[in-house]
Amino acid sequence: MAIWWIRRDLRLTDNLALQAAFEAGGAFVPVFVLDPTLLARPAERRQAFLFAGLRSLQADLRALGSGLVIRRGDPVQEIPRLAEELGGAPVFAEEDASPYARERDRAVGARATLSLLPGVGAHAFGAVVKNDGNPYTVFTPFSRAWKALPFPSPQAGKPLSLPALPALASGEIPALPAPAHFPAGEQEAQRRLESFLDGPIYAYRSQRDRMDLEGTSALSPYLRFGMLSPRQAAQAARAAMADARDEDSRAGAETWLNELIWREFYLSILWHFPQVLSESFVPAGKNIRWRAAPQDLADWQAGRTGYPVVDAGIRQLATTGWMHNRARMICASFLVKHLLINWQEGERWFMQQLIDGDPASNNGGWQWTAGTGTDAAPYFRVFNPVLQGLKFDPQGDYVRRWVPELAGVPDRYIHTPWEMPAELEGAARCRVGVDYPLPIVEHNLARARVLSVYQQAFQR
DNA sequence: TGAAATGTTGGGGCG
DNA sequence: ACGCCCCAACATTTC
Repeated sequence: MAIWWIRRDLRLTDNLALQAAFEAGGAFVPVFVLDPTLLARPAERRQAFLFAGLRSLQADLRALGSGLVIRRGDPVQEIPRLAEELGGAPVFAEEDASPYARERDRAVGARATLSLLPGVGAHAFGAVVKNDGNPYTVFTPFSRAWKALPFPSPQAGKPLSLPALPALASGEIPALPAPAHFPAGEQEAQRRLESFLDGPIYAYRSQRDRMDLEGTSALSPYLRFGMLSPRQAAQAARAAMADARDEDSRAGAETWLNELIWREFYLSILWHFPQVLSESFVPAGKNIRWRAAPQDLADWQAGRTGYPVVDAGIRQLATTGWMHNRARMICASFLVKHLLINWQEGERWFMQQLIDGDPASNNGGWQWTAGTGTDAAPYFRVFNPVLQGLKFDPQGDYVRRWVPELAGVPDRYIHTPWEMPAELEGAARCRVGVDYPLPIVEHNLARARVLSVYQQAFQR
């Protein structure tokens, strides 16, 4: 008898921990531990998605003749206790990259026979390193090395049946309303992957930045909880590159593969440099004199900055638990550069709101935007939210969808409502400064301010 | 995976 | 016909 300890690998296909548990003893117990430390974190929507995913996994396990054991408590106590109940059962789980997970797994490993298998990334953490064994800190060479490794091949198919579950105490999966925009589960992930492969992947290079279109895969929540195997995703990207009918389509699939590799780059960064979770990666980043501006932070969090694309992004997040990647960059840049608020405030806020919130990608993205991270944007790169809107939401459809008070504003002013002549406000049914806020900071002033503060930090 | 400022070029209006 | 100037378009550099 073995234990498959489920954490962020909620799938039956291409799951090395499940497979190892199966091969170890024939019979095995799938268990999920509700960890009060993790559940205490304010991230209700992500937890709701997790719970819905567990219910889906439970149904899949039952359909195959097995089941899911739920335990509540500190895994460092609960997993060795369950192993003991089963007469010293070996435990198999997927390795994770966060400092909390690594310390937890070390402690469990000291009290039970724990084997960790790769799977959060297509390649194991630490597998993509330089010849001298040191980690990469720049994306491009990392991606070259990633692609030079033998391509990770997923296991085909899922088990047709599983060994019956022995009688064991099991708790309930907590009830929370399931996220409406992201139905959880492995089947849903497969369905979404298929529909992305059916067309959008080939237009991905040119469409992925368009916030008004559905040009991205929106698979991040499923990758976050392993409802989709990253090996399968990478394999699918490569197959699409081979199937593409022209260079543009091939480049679309390759661009998507690169996004998957970005995800693994940041997993690798977190694995090798766990301190990024508490401080700037580059030393100069610690010199930035951030503003303490609780009202500005509150306006940003409420989607009331007066810049339409910024507010649209924040409200898409508030409504769905997900945000378009381009909007993430714009919103993050606005908080860090225009408002000069510490990126860690934004990082924390995103982790509370995002269904796909993962410390590695989230931290990597924020430090990239702030110019404090690995392979980060140059510090003097300041997004102009108006130009970003004109470029990536040309008709303003994205803004109108998420900021309904601007729905009647004509195209010409949709990204600059403060410039709308007063006589148009009636027809637009929007009084700027009343129904929708004036910009909380003027772009040119904010730009000059952040350039000066960053210059002090980086050139001293 | 920017944007703004500054520099360069060349067509065309005009004296 | 020629040179001067304006300025859009594009390129480069700077933040």
